Amino acid sequence: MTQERAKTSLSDFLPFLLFQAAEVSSRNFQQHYQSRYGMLRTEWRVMFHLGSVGDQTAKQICDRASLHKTKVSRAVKALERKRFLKRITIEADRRSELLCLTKHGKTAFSELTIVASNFDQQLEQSLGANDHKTLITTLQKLIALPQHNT
Amino acid sequence: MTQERAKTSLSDFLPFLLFQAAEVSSRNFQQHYQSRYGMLRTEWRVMFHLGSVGDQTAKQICDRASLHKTKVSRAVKALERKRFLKRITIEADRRSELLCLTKHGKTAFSELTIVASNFDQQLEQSLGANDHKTLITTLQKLIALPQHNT
DNA sequence: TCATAAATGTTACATTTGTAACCAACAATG
DNA sequence: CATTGTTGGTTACAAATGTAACATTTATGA
Repeated sequence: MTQERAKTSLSDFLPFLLFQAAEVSSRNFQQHYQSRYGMLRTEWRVMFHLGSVGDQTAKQICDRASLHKTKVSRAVKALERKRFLKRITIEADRRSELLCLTKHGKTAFSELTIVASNFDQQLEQSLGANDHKTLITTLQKLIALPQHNT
Repeated sequence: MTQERAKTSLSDFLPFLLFQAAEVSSRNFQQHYQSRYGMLRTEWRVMFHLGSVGDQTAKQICDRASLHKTKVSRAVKALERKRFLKRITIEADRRSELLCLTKHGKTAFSELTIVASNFDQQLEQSLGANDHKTLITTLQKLIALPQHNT
């Protein structure tokens, strides 16, 4: 009876664990970008992306961050309104624009980056350097996986 | 200049990785409970919980699944409407009710459990049994962590 | 080159979610 | 016991999100 092998506990079902871990680990963070800069999660995500990867088009952000284009579109609009970023026309292809952090945006980014870094170090300490490292590489592996066609 | 040590790439920033991994790993799954049973993600989560842990009150589900009570409340209502679960009055304390999967609900649960199990096995294969196992235990550790007060 | 298709974003509308107010049942305190 | 507070759950309203239709620009190809 291999049926017994079937998952009857969700405590070790990966999608659930990942969801919970993501929740827990981002909840603390939220208050920083929210209370201090009035940003939403998606806005912070877009900003972090621009700040760390560099200027990009919306499309590129969508692809790299696994975010839907409407989400990005709205986040960009909000960030623009708050003067965190500006758009630059790309003459070669006028469908998309290059999104760049303003000085103000860069300031916010670097401040939040420091918080993020501290946070990460705390986590590293709690988990132990080894597990921390393994966790990261395993997650990267998981994300890069060709779509699991269940 | 230790500033260089600061995260300038988000590729290894845990909250982002977790979010993406959670997204990727649950997206496939979605189509199963959605197309076949018309369930939303939260509904599926509640059902899975009841199915694997056993009958529970809404409160218990909230706590164990890290879900907000309004989310659970609405999911329960929806599942009830679709005849996946029923409520049983608890005489000892009439504030809460015990939530139980109906026969119909149990059928759905066990079918979805099989899919989940296959999915998990695929993942285990892709990641390797070792990494898979480590990932799970590390995530559990992370979730159980006292709130990281950044 | 003209028509058609595809890519990039935006917007409108419906659905889902979060926050706060609320109700009912119970607990604790005077 | 009243009275006050707490807990479990629901609901109303506002905010965020997803889906689908749309506009605009670029690519394709007869």
